[in-house]
Amino acid sequence: MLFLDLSKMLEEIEKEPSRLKMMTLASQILDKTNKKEVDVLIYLLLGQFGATYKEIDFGIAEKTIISALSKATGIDKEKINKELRKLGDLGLVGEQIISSKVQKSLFSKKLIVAEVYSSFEKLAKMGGKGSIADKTNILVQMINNANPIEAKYIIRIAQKNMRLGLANSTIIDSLSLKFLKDYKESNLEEFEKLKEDYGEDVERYLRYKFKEKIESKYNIYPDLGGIAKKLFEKGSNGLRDIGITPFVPVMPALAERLPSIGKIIEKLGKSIVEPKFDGFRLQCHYDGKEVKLFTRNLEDMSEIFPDAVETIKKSVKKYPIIFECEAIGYNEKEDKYYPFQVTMKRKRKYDIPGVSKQIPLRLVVFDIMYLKGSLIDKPLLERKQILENAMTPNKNLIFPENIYTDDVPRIQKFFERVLSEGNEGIMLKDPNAIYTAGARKFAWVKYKKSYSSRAKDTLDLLVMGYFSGKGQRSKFGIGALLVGSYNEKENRYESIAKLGSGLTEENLESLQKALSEIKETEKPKEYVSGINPHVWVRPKYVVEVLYDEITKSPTHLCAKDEMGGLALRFPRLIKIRSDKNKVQTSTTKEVLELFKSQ
DNA sequence: CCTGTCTGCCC
DNA sequence: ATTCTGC
DNA sequence: GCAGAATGGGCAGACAGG
Repeated sequence: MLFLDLSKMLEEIEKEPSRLKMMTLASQILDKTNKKEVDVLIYLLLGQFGATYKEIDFGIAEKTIISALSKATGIDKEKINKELRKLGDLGLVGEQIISSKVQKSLFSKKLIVAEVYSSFEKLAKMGGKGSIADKTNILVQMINNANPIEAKYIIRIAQKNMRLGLANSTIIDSLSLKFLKDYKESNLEEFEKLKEDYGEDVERYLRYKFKEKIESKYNIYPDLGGIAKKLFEKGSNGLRDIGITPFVPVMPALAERLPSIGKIIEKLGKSIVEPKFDGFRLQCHYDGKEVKLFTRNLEDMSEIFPDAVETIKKSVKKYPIIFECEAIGYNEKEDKYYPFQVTMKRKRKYDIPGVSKQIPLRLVVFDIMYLKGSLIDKPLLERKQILENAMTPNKNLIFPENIYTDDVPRIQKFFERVLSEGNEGIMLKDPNAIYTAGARKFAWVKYKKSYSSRAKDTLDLLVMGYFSGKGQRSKFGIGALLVGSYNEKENRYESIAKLGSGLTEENLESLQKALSEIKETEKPKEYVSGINPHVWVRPKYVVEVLYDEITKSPTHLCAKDEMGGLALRFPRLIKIRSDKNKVQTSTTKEVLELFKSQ
């Protein structure tokens, strides 16, 4: 397939707001391809390189692409940056620059989809001294051979962000549409029966069923390219032999959230309540010999946690097995878990033995998906039982404490105790629910302090400046704010977070109006900040900000004299406080006190 | 050899 | 991670 | 409610460049 043809079809998808129509358009792309290149095509649609669980990374992103674009077009980087701030998408910037350039060279060759893909594969493999320059050159070459539309998508592929408005689920939809006929023929009996019940809607219903089928396969074999290939090779029968397999990770089940324990119990009824630990989620595979560990995003971490591997070999008695745990740094002397920032240090390539000793991991094992066969369709209670019979707990591997109840005050007490022990919150789980691989369902609901309207902490922070936005936000010229606290002693404002979550279009619009009036060309003298926003503004507006935690920061300078810098974990906007003025900004002293009281 | 910038991936 | 938006 | 796309802090590692 010519890359130009693909690009034109991608543009159609991009313009289309209705997901149903996107599905149809995507299935039309599938009609134009074959079993040899369909996997590559699917990966490109997803802006992903290879199966979800063994994706390749490029080692280049925005800055390097800007260099490449500059080198390819002769336009200096500052100009490109300016355009980026205006358009909010490097792909669009590339498209615009290429189209305004004089005629494309007559000798430029036509880009082929498979070749574009393999160029990126080649680029990904490069490393070592001079490799950034080499990678840049590959990009330059592709851009030089590209039409404006092609350039747009090459740049977006390089960024692994296609901005098509279509992703996994819609692609699965399009596969189900394409192979519907095939599925119908191999399920003829079922089809006839359904016809009686559904009449005209039978096609749509059948497609839905087929979609569910593909989705359920994807959730235990997270490789859409591979699945598409099987469909192209063997039709709907191609999925038959896909089953849950040790060493192929399962898409992790995700938790929903609700704002109060009462609401959760209303929804779930009597629940299993466990602490929510603040570490890495690890999916563990073991066949009696080898152990593999996958993160929440299915990254292979087996080499990184040798102590966890040993723990599993020592403790797990039954296999082949796939189970799930939270891995947290554990302070043996004080019998306490380390905060997340400390556990994070374990995610490393060098000095693994040294840091393992310093920050040993404890595995808190909470679920099981496989033991000599799939368990994901078994109810949680049953899974828990199987799990507890499969391994022997010890100081490095435990089962979480839990209560089984619908007594809200009792859960509240549990929650408070668990928080005081340094945990993030609690998980409430429906005892009868299956393991909802790949889905955020009300089988599990998480509850943290910051979700509660009563107990949450907020700060009133000063807007010090703002950053231009990407995509949808570029039309407002604002993607995030730089916010800070007021230091009374020094009479200055100290940055504490960037704030980009929680901004509605309405917020953005009013901020745009308000902030454009108070722009400053230089950083105001009374500001202290480790990072520079695209635009500084005079001290005037205050916003109410919710967060989960105050952390010691290497980038923000709140309380820099006392603590070397503090920042907010998971900051989000609650409200623009048009009723407050800069005098009412939360002070650094208050922040310090909140930090110490955590 | 040191430092700053960029990137990817944890949450 | 959290949150908003269009369907 | 789903699916997709905005956005956060902060850690380690790879490179570039002085």
